[in-house]
Amino acid sequence: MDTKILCLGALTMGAATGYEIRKICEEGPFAHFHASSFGSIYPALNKLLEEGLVVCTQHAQDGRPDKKVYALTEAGRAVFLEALSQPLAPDRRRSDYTFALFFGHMLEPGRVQELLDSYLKSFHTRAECIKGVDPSTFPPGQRFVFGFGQAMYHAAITYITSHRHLLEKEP
Amino acid sequence: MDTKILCLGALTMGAATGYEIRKICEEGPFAHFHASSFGSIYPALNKLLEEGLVVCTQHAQDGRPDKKVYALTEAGRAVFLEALSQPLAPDRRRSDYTFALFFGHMLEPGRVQELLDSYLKSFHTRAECIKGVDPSTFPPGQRFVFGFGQAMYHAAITYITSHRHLLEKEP
DNA sequence: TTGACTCTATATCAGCCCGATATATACTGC
DNA sequence: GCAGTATATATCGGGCTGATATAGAGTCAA
Repeated sequence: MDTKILCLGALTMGAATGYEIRKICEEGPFAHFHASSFGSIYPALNKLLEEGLVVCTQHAQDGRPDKKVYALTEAGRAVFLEALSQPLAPDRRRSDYTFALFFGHMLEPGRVQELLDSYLKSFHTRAECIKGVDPSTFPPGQRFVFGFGQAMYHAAITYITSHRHLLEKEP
Repeated sequence: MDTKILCLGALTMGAATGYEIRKICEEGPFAHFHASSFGSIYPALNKLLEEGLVVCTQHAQDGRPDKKVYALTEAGRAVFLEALSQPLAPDRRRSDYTFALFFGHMLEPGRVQELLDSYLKSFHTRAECIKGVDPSTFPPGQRFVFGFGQAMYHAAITYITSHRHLLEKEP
């Protein structure tokens, strides 16, 4: 799933600008399982345009760059569905926090506590972020995925809270 | 945490070849939170050697390339600890499965089932993989991290099993 | 009111990473 | 005897990340 497919997916939910797609990827739903930023989104949209998988209508704005609103074409929708029917790559996770905690015995106790606290906080923030959306209007796939995210964040919070003593020595 | 720091971390557990470090990253403990492959490990080791953060002893072998065993220097250990005391990047997850399920309503029912089944299977496989190690001899950080991985995999399995009906229509 | 900050909106670029590919031999199982 | 796997190295193209650049409008506290 490269950024092109990601953009096509975002556009199945309605026409959008590159800026809006980035918001979906960095703060919106995709942030939880497929983050992506400007550096890959804009080039991807240009390639999709060349390939005829999206169309672009420019809206002039005063004092700002033209707003370029992208929309899916029939060919684009077909390519997207085709991609979803191909074999998928396994999940990948990159966690510097887990990496650092793995070497917990080499760190100062204060640092370990700091890491655990801010790691917990990051999961709380993400869980809050999902809680804020009302799922009742969403298609089942999206409901399933939001619930999945929340279940994972809660599991992380529960585990860390109940096992952090393994890493923290009592004074 | 780039691949260089990853390699230094692997080498704190003892001297190793690039091949062995790759095994730690792709099949061993790091696979669960910081996968990395040949393409980044070998260049990283060369850079570390240039910078004097590791040393390398070559062992001739018949019929195979020389085995290059890398070991941490004092400077390397210092750089590693320094990296762990810096602010850490937030966790990143990349899940094509979750992405595809997000669009579940656009897929054929058979495909959705297929995705759910193989997604479940992937979590079972990973959980098995952790279960196979005996944690009693490990430092607390490693025990914590293994337990964390297992908790997350179990949470995923539990959620998918109990919520897959949201995506599957009864025939 | 002024300065700092954030938001909308575009785009590029260096450096890093991923997956595939190449090379060579030995062992293991059918 | 042959296919597949394991050991062991390394490179390379294409893709991605995070930083940087540009520019005006709105927001908010000192």
